[in-house]
Parts: sequence; structure tokens; C-alpha cells
Amino acid sequence: MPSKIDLSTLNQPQREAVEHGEGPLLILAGAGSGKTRVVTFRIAYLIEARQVAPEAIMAVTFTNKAAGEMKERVNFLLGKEAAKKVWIGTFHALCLRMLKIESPEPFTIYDEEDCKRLIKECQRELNLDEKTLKADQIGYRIESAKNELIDENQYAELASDFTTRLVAKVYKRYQQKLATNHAVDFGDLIFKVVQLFDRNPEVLAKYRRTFQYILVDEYQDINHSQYGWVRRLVNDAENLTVVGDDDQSIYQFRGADVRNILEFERDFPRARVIKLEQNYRSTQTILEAAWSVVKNNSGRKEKKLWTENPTGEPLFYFRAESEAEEASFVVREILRTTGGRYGKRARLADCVVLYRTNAQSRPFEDALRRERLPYRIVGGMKFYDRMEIKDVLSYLKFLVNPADELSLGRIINTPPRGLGDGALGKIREVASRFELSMFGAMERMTLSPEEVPERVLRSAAEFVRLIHALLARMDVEDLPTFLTSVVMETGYLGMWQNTPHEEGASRVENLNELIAAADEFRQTGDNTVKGFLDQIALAASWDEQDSDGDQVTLMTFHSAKGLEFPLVFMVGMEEGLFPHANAMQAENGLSEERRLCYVGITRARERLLLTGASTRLSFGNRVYNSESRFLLEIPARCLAGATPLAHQRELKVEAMKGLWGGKSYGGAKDVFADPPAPEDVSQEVKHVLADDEPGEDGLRAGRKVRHSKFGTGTIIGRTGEGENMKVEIAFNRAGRKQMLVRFAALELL
DNA sequence: CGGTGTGAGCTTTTT
DNA sequence: GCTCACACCG
Repeated sequence: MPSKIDLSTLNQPQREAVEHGEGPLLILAGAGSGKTRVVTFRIAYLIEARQVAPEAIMAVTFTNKAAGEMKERVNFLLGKEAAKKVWIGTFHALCLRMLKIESPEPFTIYDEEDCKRLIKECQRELNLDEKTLKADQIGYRIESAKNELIDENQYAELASDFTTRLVAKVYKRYQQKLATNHAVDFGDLIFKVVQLFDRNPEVLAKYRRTFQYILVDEYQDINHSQYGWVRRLVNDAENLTVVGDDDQSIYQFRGADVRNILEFERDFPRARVIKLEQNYRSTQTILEAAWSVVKNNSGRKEKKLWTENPTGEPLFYFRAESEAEEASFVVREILRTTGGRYGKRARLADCVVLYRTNAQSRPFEDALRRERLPYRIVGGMKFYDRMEIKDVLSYLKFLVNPADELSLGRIINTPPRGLGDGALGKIREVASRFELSMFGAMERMTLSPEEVPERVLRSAAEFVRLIHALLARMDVEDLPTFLTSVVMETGYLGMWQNTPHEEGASRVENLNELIAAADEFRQTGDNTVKGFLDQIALAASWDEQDSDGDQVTLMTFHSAKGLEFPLVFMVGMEEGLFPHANAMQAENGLSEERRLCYVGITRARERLLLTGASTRLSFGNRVYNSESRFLLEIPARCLAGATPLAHQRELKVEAMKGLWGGKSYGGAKDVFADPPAPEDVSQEVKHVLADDEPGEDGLRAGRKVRHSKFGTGTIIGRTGEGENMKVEIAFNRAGRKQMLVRFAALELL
């Protein structure tokens, strides 16, 4: 069979990375430098040219998407048999796999919401005020501790102040509860494996023998526990290949430690370093803009991306007055670009809207719906996070793992079956009196009716019968059929079918989708409820399924890492939003925001538009936002459209302070008129750019202007210089006003 | 017991 | 402006 691994298609450093032999290797791979290709080629090369056994190779990624892509490509290069043997997966998936091999008893993986509920239970049981320290906060701290490989006992020892002592108490109780429920949280998946390695050296030794080659993707985003896991697995041959880009480290808030990549050579003194600096993705202008932003960070690895791609057109900046106008602008640009005017006709799927926070998606959804443009949202409210889905999954979880009382609590009275708070209290009483589980207590009650009210007894007996009936079916029915039985027998489907209006209908629809997902999962060869649950627990979002079809994509900057699009909109380019105000509290917060901006810019292949809104609805009131500093870090020569204020200042147009140098919405529409002409920016912007004489800055008598509050008017006079410059304006509606240019939000018309 | 209404708090990013 | 928790009422 002829090899599909054609090394001549690689550039020199790529090829060196693929052909690297023994010993540690650090690949510093800039955005768009063909990283995934190098990693997959290397895996294939090791197997084919170096005769490494496929099962002796482990490749770790950060996301399911990356793992899926890698599997697919290795599959293509080596064929199914070999590819299947390579351990490819996310940290969490691979750790789960090891846990299952090493401890066969079933356990449930709790998601964030489950964990939060559990923490609340702990708080209540410990009589802690739930407002002093919120469950979210405690959860975050426990998660961070686990990322640092600090268990509940160590945490208690380290706890030095009020808050940490409080968290320590909850952490202990929380771990007890997880244990009794036979459950783990996300952090445990990795932590438990590390603990297993440390307590059972022979288990670790087995894996160290097995994995001759380990490859880790996105190494810059590795946290301490992930590092600990990898570090333990690397054997004396040190055949560890890590790939990453310190400029794209964007998960420090989740414990990612960029030092892992920065200090790789200290960690592994034999390490070879290969830099992939040729970018195959973006235009020169886009790369220049990206570079200009990220170079403002310190402590970076020395490297600079370059490309043989054309210069391309300038980035375009539009400043809207509101988030609604911002969205309309973006959608209109999408319409124009996909309407065939832009050279080759762009598809909707070529367009992506990137924002900082999930909450920003709404106006874009509204605008897209108005134009009847199909779109998909990555992240945000996930399919598996929906109430009806979680309810049904809780039935499954409880059936698989009867110790899981959190799931039991969720389903026991959903739909209502007479097992409310009162009844549950009685059941708990019986449970603690006879040291039984909740379900055990219910079973006992039905056998020997204690002093339990008749009504409670009957309801409990009915529930016990239901569960036993489902358990009997679980082993004989195939997955989708069984899922159907569950929603039917429990009355859960009926509950929503009887709910009037759209809510019921959409819940029923989602339940159908879940059954369809189970059917699809069965195709993978696994037909077990357990397998289905595990897969869902590790699945991040529902997006990958319906990514086909021609639709616009909406997602956060974080979700966009690793992706590329011909046309990228970076929206919400405002101080406070991006960089996010909360991020600035954190140490190095601004640097991380800047890297995030770098990630955003480098997603674009051909064209990048940046937008922001001068006012935005926040918690119900309209607030003013100034322009993102990142806009100002992009050189003026890379930027068309509206001119960010600082660039105006650079051009010594001091008097323009406070004026949003924007053009009106209508003016922007010709930016990409065919053929796309960079010069075709607003006349106003050109005017400002050309004009560096203070007296001729545009604010002279006779000019028409618009004020955010008073509407349109005409300048009739001007006094003062610089900061103190005042203009007198005759407004069409509001009459004559004098105002300081510095403060007045004036728009030239 | 369960449904509906009200107020507080909320938004950073996610495997 | 939206969501979730809790209180109150039928």
C-alpha cells in the first residue's frame, strides 16, 4: 500500500518536527502554521517509518473537537485498524479510560450543575450561610485546588483565613458525598489517576512501559494536574512531543500555566525546539495587525509569524451606537458578502461572529433571524444542559448507579408522583433509622410498612416498581428503545406533552433529539447506557452534530481557538467588554485578554471586521463604552473604516477628542462594493486622516453634526483650544447649545 | 402538594 | 433584561 505520508508537502521545520527521532521535542507552532498536520503526520510517521506500535502512542488534546479531527486524519493516513489502537483523546477522556480500566465499579461523572447542587447540599448540612460564600465560588475554589493537585486534607492544612477554612469544610464534605454517590467531578478525573499512579507505582510503571511516545497538543494551556499526569507518564526515553503557542494561552483562569511551555527546556534539558513560523492561513495585513497587538505583551517566546500570502485588504472598523446597530451592520455585511458581490461568492459558513461573552450573542441572533439567515451557536446553553435532557439523563444515571442520590433527588418527584418534601422527609427518616440508602428505604417500606402514612407508602411503592421495571428492561432493550421506554414509563414525556404552548412542544422535540442522539451513539458500536452517559459527560457542546449546512457561526473567542474562517467579525471591541473589566482584576489579566484578541485576529483568512458599540444594555440600563485599547494597538495603516480615537490623536487632531470619529451606518455599506476597494472608506475618515492642522479638523462653522441627545445641528462658532475647545451648535430640534468638544459625543455628518 | 408570582443578582472565558 | 430561588396561595 502506497504511503499517504508525503513529507515533501511539508516545509523544512515541519518536516524536521515530523522526523524528529528520540527525546523531548517542543514545537512552537504559531497560529495557522500547520500544527495539526505536523502532529498527525508525526504519529503516522512514527508508526510507518519507525515501526512504533500504534498502541504505544498517546496523543492528548484539549477539546473533543481537536481529538476528533486528529483521529480522523490519523485514520486517513494509516487506516482504521492502526488508528484505532493509538490512544487519542482529551485529557479527561483518556483519564476516564484509565480509571475504568483500573477500577471497574460503575461511577457517575457530575457536571458543573450537579457539583453546584452537591455543594449547596453540603452548605445546608454544615449549617453554612449560603450567601456568605456562594456555591459557585466554593466550586471554583475546589476546582482550582484539584487543578493544583491539592486534596481536601491538604487544603484544610493550608487553609489560613476565614474563607479558605470555610471552603476546606465544604471540600471535605463534598468529597465524602461524591464518594457515597459513587461519583466524580471533572477535576477528579485527572486527579484520581494521578493519585492512583502515586499510590500504585506498578500501575504507573505499566503505562510508562506502554506509552513509548506521548504527544500533547495546546501545551500552553496545560494546568498543574494535567502536567502532573503527563510528567508521570513520560518514561526515561523522554519521547515527549509538545506543541503549542504561548501567545495563544487563554485558559489561565482555569489553572493553565503558561510556564509549562516557557520552561519546557528547563524541564527537559535534552529538548529540541522547532519553530513553525510560516503561516498558511491569513493575509499579511491580518498577521501584521495580530502581531502589533500581541507584541505589547512581555515574557513571550521569541518568534514571528510570516506568510507568503498576499497583502490583502485592510481590516475594517465600525463603531455603532448600540448593540442592535452593531448587529445590523454585521448582518448586512454578511448579506452583502454572501450575495455574490465579493469576488467569488462567499458562503454563510465562511462567516463567523466572535464575541467575548456568550451573552452578546442575542442581538446577532435577532438580526440574523430577521433576515432569515441560518446560524449556529457554539457553546452557550448546551443541549445536554437543558432541564428536560438532564432530567432524563438523571433517570439513566440512577438506573446505572443506584448510589447516585443526587440524580435520584432530581427524578424522584419529576413528574410529580406524590413524593414531595414531606414524603421525602419520612423516607429519609426510615433511611437513617435503618442505615439504608433512600431507595433502600423505599424498598424496605414496601416490604414491611412502618409507621409511614398510607399515601407516602403507596407513592414510594409505585416508584420502586417503576425503577425495577426499567432495570429489567435496561439489559434487554437496545439503547434508543430503552430511552424511549424511560421517557414513556416514567410519565416524563407525558408531562411535557400535556404542557400547553410552545414550551411543552420544544421540550418534547428535545427529548426526541436525545433519543436520536442515542441512536447515533449506538452506531459507534457501544450500546450501553453507561457508555452513552460517559460520552455525554465529556462532550462539551452539541455544536459538532449540526455543523453541516450553510450557516453563519456565532461563538466566543475562546471557542474559536484552533478554527479558521475566511470572514471574521470581532464584535464588542469595547473597554470593559474586551478587554473584560473582570479580567483586569486578575494578575496578568490584561495580557491574557490581549492573547485572546490575538487568537481572534488570527482566525481570519481573508477579511477581518471589527465592531463595537458606543452604548450597550447592561443589566437593564444603557451604559457608555469607550473603544477597546486593542483597536488602538492595530496600526492605522492596517485599518479602514472608522478611525479609533487614539489614531486620531496620533494624527494630532486633539480637538477631535470625545468625538466618535465614526461614520454613519449608511456610509459603511460600500466598503466591500465590488471590486473590494480599500480606498473606498468613508469620505469623513479620509478627511480626518488627511487633515492634521488643528484649525482644520472639521469642527468649523457650517459643519453639520449629530449629538447623541440633541440630534442633528450645525456648528455656528468655536472658542478655545485643545481640551478647552468649545463649539456652539444650533440644533434643529433642541435650539442653540455651547458644549465642550472633549465631552460632547459629536458625530460629523 | 404544586403552581404561580416576585425580587435579587447577574455575565468572563470551559474540559 | 433574564433567570433562578423562594414565598405565598389555591
